Amino acid sequence: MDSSLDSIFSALSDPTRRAILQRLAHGKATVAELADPFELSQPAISKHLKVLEQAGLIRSGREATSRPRELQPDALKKISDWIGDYRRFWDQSFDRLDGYLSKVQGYEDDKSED
Amino acid sequence: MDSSLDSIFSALSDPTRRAILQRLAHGKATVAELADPFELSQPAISKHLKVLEQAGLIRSGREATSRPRELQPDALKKISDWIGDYRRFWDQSFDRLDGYLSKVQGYEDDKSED
DNA sequence: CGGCTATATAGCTGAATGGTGATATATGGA
DNA sequence: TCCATATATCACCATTCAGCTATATAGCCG
Repeated sequence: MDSSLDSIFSALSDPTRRAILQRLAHGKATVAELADPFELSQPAISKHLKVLEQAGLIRSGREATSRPRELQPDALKKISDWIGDYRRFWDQSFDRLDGYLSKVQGYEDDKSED
Repeated sequence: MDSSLDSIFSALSDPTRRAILQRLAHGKATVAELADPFELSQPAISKHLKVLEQAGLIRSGREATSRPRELQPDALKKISDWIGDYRRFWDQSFDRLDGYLSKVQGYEDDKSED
């Protein structure tokens, strides 16, 4: 498991993987259920799930012979927090520049990831 | 210019590019200024900037012989909105599941990107 | 136990990515 | 006009990635 900003953003850059997350927003699902909407092979889906899991976006359980997946919100929260630092650039309620520069010190800030 | 969720997330998956964005959060900067903190070649930085620009995360101007870059918040807002759909999974104030399923209809939702 | 079902892993391939040094282009100033 | 400076582009290489088919593993059920 990595769960760095690198791997989270990378995992989210694929539309198949985002679609899988959207499906999981409805609740737990088996690999077969997750694969169903796509014209991809089963191993391709398993690979996507592995990427999502290693990024910390989902986790897998065990139920008889199936291994249902479910959302794990921590990773999404993490990038949400990252984006939060930039919210002032588009959000009116964050539009006061004053006092902002004291919070963001430089490009080194980004290194504070796990 | 692409500016799809694919290209935005993909652009953000590189730590050098996120560091560049962080630097640009302080304000406009030239390519030389952006390249300075890194041990990468100038062409490498230009390539990163191209990726960021094609994702719609930054834009370039012209000032004498330099081409200063600046943040373009639209793309960040776009993924912030995307993440917003999942906020209920970690945010207490969004913890009421009721009425949520009427908003998220399925994986096809994700196709509503430009 | 033996086989069926669900899923994972292995090994391969082609395309994309990130880096390099060399070179091209554009603009302001002497 | 010609040069210096700033930046972009070219051609190349190594690595990563997304897909495939074939095969292996794990757990339930007869």
